[in-house]
Amino acid sequence: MALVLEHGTDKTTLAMIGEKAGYSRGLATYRFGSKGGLYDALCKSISRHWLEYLKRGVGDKVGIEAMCAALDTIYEFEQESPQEARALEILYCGAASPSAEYQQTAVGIRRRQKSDVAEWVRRGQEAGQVRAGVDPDEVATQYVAYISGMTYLWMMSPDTFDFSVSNEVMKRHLKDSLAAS
Amino acid sequence: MALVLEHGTDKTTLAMIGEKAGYSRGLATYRFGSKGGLYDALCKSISRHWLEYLKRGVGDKVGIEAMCAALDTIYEFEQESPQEARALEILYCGAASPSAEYQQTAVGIRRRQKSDVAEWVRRGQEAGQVRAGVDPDEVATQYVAYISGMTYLWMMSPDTFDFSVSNEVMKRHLKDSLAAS
DNA sequence: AATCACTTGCTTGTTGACAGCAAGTAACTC
DNA sequence: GAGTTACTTGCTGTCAACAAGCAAGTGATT
Repeated sequence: MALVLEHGTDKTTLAMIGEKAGYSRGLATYRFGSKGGLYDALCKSISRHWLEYLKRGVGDKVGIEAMCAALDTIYEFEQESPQEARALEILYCGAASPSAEYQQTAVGIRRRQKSDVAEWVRRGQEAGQVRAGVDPDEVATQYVAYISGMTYLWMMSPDTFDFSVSNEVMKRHLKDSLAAS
Repeated sequence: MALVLEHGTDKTTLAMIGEKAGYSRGLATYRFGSKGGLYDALCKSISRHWLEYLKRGVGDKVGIEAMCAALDTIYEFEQESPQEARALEILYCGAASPSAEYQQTAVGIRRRQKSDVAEWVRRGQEAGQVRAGVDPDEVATQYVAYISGMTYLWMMSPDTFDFSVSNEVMKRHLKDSLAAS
């Protein structure tokens, strides 16, 4: 992860990884089969940690509350584990390449995020907290798109992008557009 | 562009590029200095074309109308020039890597997008079309984040992502949240 | 009109770095 | 003591980058 943060996925070599870990140049290849395999494993590992984090942050909230809590949790994760957050973002971006071996992993994670959000909205509707008229899948798509874009922009230029302000705006927005009257 | 679409930036070789163009393996390096230099040039070239397209689509509209027209134009561009749209997206993602030589190019384009949108909002406010209370920069940030995320998701899984539906939802959203009462 | 100095546009030879594979080795396990 | 596990080392093909070339101009000079 440290090497990916410093050099990016392409300029990091398997030899550097093995030696940084205190082993030989061949270890990484031996363990993960290929460079892509290693990044796939790293992507899954960080995602797992992130999902635990998210679970704890959202708890058993539903609807708007869950969506707002998730935004707060993203911010916290980024504050407390900036290296993981940033590395995960770099990996997601790398997954855009047609040759990326962990493309399906990244796609799967996004798909799961989307279905989780849709479920929050549905539960929110059942609880009478979210307007009955909205389409959970549409909301989920917009929400996930916003999060993807926001984390991407933050990674590209952390200094010109205020995560917390952006999140507050979004939370206000969610309440305005989704709350049952 | 064709090679990037097929193999991604990393698995495309400079030799393949030169030979596909009907020249020698050394031409691409000779012309662009390095692989990164070539991708920088490609990124700028496609961006230029996209900006012409956008200019024509938005015309002299301002405020909400300009923002909705831009969404429509993105969709049109993607329909009419899917190769360019997709290649640009791959390049933007590649720019996330700390080692990418065209990182600044990509950051600059996003920054410009954001300031353009903020300007649309300000003009919309002057024209009394957009509520005076909203902060143009906040709106622009949310809007650009949404677009970045949406194009990313579309690229990752074009089949499970309905661009046009998503755009209609967003346009409705923009009107609801920004229109002067 | 012939020569010479220099540029442009492209090719080819070469080097060092890298991913991935295969054959090893050494310690540990049953 | 036979096999397994965990790791290393040697090797090969591929690649980016560089440097040296070369052929076809261009333009000034005599």
